[in-house]
Amino acid sequence: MLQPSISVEYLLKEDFYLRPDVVTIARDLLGKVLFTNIDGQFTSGIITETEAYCGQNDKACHANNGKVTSRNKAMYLHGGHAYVYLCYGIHHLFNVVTNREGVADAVLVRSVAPLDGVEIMTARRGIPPTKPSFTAGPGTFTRALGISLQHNGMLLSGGDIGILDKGFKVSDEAIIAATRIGVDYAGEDAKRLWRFYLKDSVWVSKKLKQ
DNA sequence: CTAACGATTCGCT
DNA sequence: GCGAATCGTTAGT
Repeated sequence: MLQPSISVEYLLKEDFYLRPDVVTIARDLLGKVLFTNIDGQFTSGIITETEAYCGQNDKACHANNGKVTSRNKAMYLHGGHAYVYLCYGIHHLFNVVTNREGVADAVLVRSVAPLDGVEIMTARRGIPPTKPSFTAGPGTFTRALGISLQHNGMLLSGGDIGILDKGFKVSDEAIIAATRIGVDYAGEDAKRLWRFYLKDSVWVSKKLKQ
């Protein structure tokens, strides 16, 4: 079985992740391609929804106020690593770590549009790939891509998991900025417009009324 | 050691 | 709209 070749040219480079503004990186990740290659099974999706989490001064962030625990320590790695954790005992949530080592900024990927390996993803999900919930939502697309705790702390370097720039262009007009989901406990920080999604995509977990 | 929680999803009403 | 599922992590005793 042939699998799509992973061109190193397409892999996002370290300087993409090391930029200091995690909110900008969250926007820039829209349209990029997240893939996994697990036991020879290659699957990928176009990123359609993200949220920025700012290590310091963000009550919604696991690393708020410099907190370090065994769960969140991957957030302190330098940009370009993965931070994966278990939510509600069921769902594996995937983040892209950004900024320099020691600064716990990260972007939660919330949705992707299916791209490669739809048959494999269908087997993992157990629902038809036509339903938005196939890969819309932070716990569902990770299941489709086979992302789990084993990816926590991994470098997004292209072996088992990585992010590609395949040239999908995203204009500013195509992006909606909104409040983050499920962080009501964060007080004022819950009001920040740090969620971004593609306005015209069906692969988004929750949209604002137009 | 123990209790309570959670950056959610799914099925049922 | 509501509530169960489900378990690693966290904070407190």
